[in-house]
Amino acid sequence: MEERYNPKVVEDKWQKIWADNNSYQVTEDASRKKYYLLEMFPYPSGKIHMGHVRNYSIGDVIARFKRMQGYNVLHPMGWDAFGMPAENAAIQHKSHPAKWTYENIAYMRGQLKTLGLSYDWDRELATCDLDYYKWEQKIFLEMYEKGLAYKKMSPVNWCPKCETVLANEQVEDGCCWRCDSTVEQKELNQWSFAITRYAQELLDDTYQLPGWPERVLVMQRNWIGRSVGCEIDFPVEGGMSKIKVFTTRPDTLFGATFMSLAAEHPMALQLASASQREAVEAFIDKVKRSDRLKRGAEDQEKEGVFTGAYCINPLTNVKMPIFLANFVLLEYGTGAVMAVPTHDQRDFEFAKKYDLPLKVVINPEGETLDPATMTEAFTTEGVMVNSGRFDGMANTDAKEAIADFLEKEGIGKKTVNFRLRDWGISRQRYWGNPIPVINCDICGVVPVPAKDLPVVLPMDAAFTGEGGNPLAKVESFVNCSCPQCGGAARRETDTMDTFVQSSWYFLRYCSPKFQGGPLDRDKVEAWMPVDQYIGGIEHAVLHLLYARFFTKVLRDLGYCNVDEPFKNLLTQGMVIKDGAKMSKSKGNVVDPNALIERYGADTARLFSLFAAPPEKDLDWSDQGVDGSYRFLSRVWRLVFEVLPAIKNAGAVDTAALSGEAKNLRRAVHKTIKKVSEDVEDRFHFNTAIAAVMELVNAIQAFNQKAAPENVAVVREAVESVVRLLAPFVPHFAEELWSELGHAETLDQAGWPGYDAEATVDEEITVVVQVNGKLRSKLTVAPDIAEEAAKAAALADEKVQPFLEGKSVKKVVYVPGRLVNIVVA
RNA sequence: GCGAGAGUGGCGAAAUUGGCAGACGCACCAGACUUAGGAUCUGGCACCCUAGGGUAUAGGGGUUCAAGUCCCCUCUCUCGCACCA
Repeated sequence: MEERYNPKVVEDKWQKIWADNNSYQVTEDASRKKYYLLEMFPYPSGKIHMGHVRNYSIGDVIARFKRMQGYNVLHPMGWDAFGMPAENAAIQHKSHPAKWTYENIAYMRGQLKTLGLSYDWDRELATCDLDYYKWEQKIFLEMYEKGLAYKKMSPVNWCPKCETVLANEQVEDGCCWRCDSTVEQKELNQWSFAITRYAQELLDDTYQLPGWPERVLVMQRNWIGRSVGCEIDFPVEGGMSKIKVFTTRPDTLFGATFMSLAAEHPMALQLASASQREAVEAFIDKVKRSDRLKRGAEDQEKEGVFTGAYCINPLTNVKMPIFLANFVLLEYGTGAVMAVPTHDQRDFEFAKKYDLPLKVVINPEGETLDPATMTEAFTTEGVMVNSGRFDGMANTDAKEAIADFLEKEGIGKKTVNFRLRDWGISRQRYWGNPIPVINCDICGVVPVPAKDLPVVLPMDAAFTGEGGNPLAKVESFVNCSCPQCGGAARRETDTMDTFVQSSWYFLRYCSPKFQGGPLDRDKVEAWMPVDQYIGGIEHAVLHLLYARFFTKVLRDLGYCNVDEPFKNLLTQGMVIKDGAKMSKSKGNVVDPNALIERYGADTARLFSLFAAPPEKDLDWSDQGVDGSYRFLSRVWRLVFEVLPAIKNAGAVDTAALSGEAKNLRRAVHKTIKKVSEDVEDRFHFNTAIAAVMELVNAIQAFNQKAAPENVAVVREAVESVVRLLAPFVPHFAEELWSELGHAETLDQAGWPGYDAEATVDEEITVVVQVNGKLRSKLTVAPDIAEEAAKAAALADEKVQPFLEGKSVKKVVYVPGRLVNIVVA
């Protein structure tokens, strides 16, 4: 190897060695502690972007660090390969989604390999492989048997551009998460997973995940949206029917003066009186037509219509007019709300607009509210009034008391309501996992029998772009016979949401080639849970909630014994350039290929790790990349410069060390300690790299006054630099390590330990403050006695002027740090 | 509106337990060398001021011998939820 740093040569060499030796292939090994490190697998969109480079660089540092520490590290990679873009590309290029996808995978795999990432490529999988999705069909059918997968007619989110259904989690601000089109509402017969059955456990377990960022947990808790309250029945006047409401405020029941129903409420039309019928129909029509986006906005004017019907307040027996209101949501609670205008702001505004009665049932402590003069609802805590036997109670106590009373009287019952809805997984698209059922006119929905699995996605679909699901037009796929009655039947043409595949891929990585089922239980037990998961914050509710749900389902189906899939989660920040997220439209994209071509993968990795801590956004700077490259070149030169002198250096003779050499050795061991802690405890790679840079500076400074008898110290210093850099810039470090005369690789050499004794300072700096202001610094022995330190501080000549004419009130001593003299 | 997080030099950032604010790097300035380079090395680099100081971590107040760090108020930004009964 030459003395000039040539990343291309170095990187090609080591990538070949790693590939030839299968260096990162792992098998279960009971003798070592396991570490399962996973980055969210990419969608094969065509080529990798800087976000990938950052994500996978972060992961690779941890993988290599843990490996050097002696862990048996599982570090797999694969492809989230089903999805819309492949289908769109097929239409555009008159090709096939499979071709596009597998070509992209091949190209992107090559790109990842040029980054020198330490994956066990033997475990690679793509979710569009038959060998993957066939097992998912088996899981689906088992979920179907348990009622966890079901089909029903329901209102769904429909993306007109993607021509498919979206789950609630996939609608952002009323728009499609992928293409940003405005989402419409449609009534469709579609498949769902009963994630709501796991709502409570999914919520509870967020409190068992200390290794997750709090904000992700909070987002999941909000999404699950548990609220405790009551269901209460209100009899409709002059009829047998009842309206059921959900409320978290049973304490306000005596103040309920009218009723609000969602426009889509099933009773809406039948309640309408003859005279109101026209108005009610017009209102329902208007609400249905108003788009979801606007309807959700809080500043939307509250509107409603009187149905002409009344119900009875079960506690006061007062007649309550029944309204339809645009702010009541059918999906939440029972789609009906008891309106308490005095204690709910929405009801207050509604009552004012339609001139409905107000009745105060809670007063603020020591005050009396007058409905005639109220300008807003009173929603905080207070004392019960106008509520019969509950008068005088704190309203917080009355919640419980009234709820108990309602239960006793059979009027209502305590319930828990969740905001979480079941996960709609039907997608009216071709490039996905076919839902393995058959629709028979006689037998209804019939699951595909185990012997007929898998349902293979047919390759002869046509991608015309003319709308509709291409799969539904493949006659040979659609037409089949009913497994139950044998009659002619039609195969289901909906495919599964691609988030289904990403909900269990981390489990499949434990036994990616297993043919006995989706998962090899022993292997899963050996590797799971994922010790460290790394990915973008954008999946805080989507993928990360689905994956938790799926893990629990697979546990309950007997496939594994894991409750939570990801022990620790790191959400890395975005890559920003010129103040905006990198995107084609902004023209601020940095192409990883060009970067690697010019500087090498190690520089690209180093910069993306050095510029910011992983969880923060990273501000890309071309000049910063130059700086990282310069640093590596400097280390390279340093090694070759000292190589002839240190080649035959022996071990450091610690007893004989003194002066600068001893200081250098102290710096070496302090750096090892700091880098180990920064990487291990905090993932603060930026400060770890900064510490190595400082050490390099120290070695260079030392070298300028190099004394030949200190070659052993220099060798130790240089070798430590190389070893500490190994997780960050692996090709670079391996090359220098071998140049330094080592036959074993850095992985085999392991992570350096430090000599605690060598880190002990001979002298320390004690800061002297007067009234908290820095006035002097003392250089003293580390074990200086308190009195000696104080005396030295008081006697210091820089301190003296500040003491003149004043009296010393107090002297504070913080051992080894400072003396603060308080004067007045 | 509610919830979470953030605000530190020209820039990216450090400061781990309340104890020297600005490590490390970028940019910039000066110098050295020169086969003139997007090279390397040396030094400087928060602000104000002549030394000695003084002032600075969004703004204001507080606790403390001591506050970027803890408490209260205000402002700004980012993210999430958003009429959830």
